[in-house]
Amino acid sequence: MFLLMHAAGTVEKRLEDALGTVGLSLAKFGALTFLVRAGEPLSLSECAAKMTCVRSNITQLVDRLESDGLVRRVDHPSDRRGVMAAATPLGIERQAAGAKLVDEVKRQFAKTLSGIDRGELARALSAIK
Amino acid sequence: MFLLMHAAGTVEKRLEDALGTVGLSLAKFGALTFLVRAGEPLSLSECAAKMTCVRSNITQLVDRLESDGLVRRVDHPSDRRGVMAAATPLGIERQAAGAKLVDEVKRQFAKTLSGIDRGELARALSAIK
DNA sequence: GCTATATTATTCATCTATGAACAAAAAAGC
DNA sequence: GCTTTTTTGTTCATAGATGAATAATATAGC
Repeated sequence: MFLLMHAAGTVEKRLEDALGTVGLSLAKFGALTFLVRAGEPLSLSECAAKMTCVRSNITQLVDRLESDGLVRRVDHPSDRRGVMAAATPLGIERQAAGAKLVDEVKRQFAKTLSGIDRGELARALSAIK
Repeated sequence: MFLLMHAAGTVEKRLEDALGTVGLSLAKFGALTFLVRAGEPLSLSECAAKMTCVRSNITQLVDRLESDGLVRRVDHPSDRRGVMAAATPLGIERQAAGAKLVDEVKRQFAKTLSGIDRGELARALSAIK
């Protein structure tokens, strides 16, 4: 159990380190990826729902992304309470750079697991809900 | 890879939830466990080293544990810079309660993994360093 | 239509973690 | 012995996450 947590921590650290080289964190990259994939502004509530986190977290994350110039807030067209977030061109670019780095980490990870039944591992991990 | 991180997150959440019922967090339980096992005051630097975290983290963690009455700070006998932390009787008690809950989560975890080659899983996870 | 309820984003307090800067004290070097 | 370096714990700023409280606005109920 602690082995599992430790392994996950290691992978997380590798991702953070890789993303750090382009000025991103895992949290920022995750949010940015959602926005880029959406291709259109998403309401902050939608973001929170999709990223399974609390709304106040998104508020702050978008604050940071906005001050990095990677995301901008847009008024919701019909709901005056609503605020939407959209990736800026720089945000799209940065996300792509991040995605490359993440892929590289994935490859490393796959290499580390050579000689291991990946399907079996996936089944084990999937069982943990 | 993300499956691994998600599984770890799930387990962590279960531990946090369980420990929460006795007013502990994983971080607090971890530190408390080190101190209880040591059986004697440990310097804050030692704590940081053993828990592989930064010293300022320990300072704050011990602050919180101290205000919970689970730990107390003791002057280092020979080094006037040094501060040591020791578990209080309440701390020892609380750690034991936490340990029981953690064991229960471990059992649940083992049950979840029934029908899975635990050795193989351990080998896979150990490979990730 | 107007009231009651729900939803939205924000702020605030808290926890966990990190790293930089700092003061005090110990250890090394000479 | 006295300077230089290192170590020790703390503080501060920052990042990320949570949950409670709040104000503004929508929506439901009647």
